[in-house]
Amino acid sequence: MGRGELSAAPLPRSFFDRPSHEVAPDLLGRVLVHGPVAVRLTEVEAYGGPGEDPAAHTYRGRTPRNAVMFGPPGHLYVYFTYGMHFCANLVCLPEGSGSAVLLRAGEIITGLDEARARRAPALAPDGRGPATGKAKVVPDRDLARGPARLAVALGLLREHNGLDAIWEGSPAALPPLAEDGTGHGTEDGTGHGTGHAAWLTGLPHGFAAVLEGRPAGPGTIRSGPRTGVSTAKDTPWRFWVGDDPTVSPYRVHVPRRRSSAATSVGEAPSS
DNA sequence: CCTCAGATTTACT
DNA sequence: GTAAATCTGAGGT
Repeated sequence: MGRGELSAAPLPRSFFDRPSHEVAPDLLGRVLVHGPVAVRLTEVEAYGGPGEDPAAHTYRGRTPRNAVMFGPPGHLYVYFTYGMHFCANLVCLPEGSGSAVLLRAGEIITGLDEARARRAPALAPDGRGPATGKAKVVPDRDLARGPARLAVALGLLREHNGLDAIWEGSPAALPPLAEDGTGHGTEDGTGHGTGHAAWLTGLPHGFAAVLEGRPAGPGTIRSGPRTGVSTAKDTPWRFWVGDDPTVSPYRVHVPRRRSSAATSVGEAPSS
């Protein structure tokens, strides 16, 4: 597929100084870099501020967990959920507002080997190999397909909560867009790894930046209800790139009954 | 392809 | 106590 060039120009902080539902669609096609891995965003969700969005972590005000969302725009809000997963957001609006955009999925642009290694299946407890015994491989299109997977692929953890994603140095300090493609771009399987440029491979580990990339065309942007939320189902603040294979499958929120909890009494099963 | 259930921390009722 | 901005492997269709 002939895709256009991706711009490595960093987005300014003012890009994020807007309501999250305006920033979110504009983030599609942009590139988030963290260390050696860069992801082209293909799916995001906007979350509003306190008192206005019942699905948002900030709905009931500031807590230790969501404090970063009340900070200045352009920072990463990384939270821990479901007891085992991290998810990453980019903070919007001025300090004190408490809104952000959840990063739900994307395509790995650089650092493919690093991302594959991070997403490789965990070994069995005895360390004798993959837990299943079969050497399963995560397809490249699934490396960052889903918010927790995206966080893993980018290496985003609790310690990166609050990390600034705005490049405030001189643009000249950014490495040149080397185009050698020798280290990356080895195709396999999916057929959509088109030898991406090896730009940014010289950037230091541990920093984050959002680059212009190649904004999704207005005609390719889709929107709908947010995934997995139990409230505000009529708010279409999930945005994704239509027909992109890295967009995660939509799932309606289904409250899960705890297995050990008492089952309901006198409830006839509805078939 | 699909649905089911388990893993397991955090915040709030 | 329990729902939550989730993922994964198992097993059925």
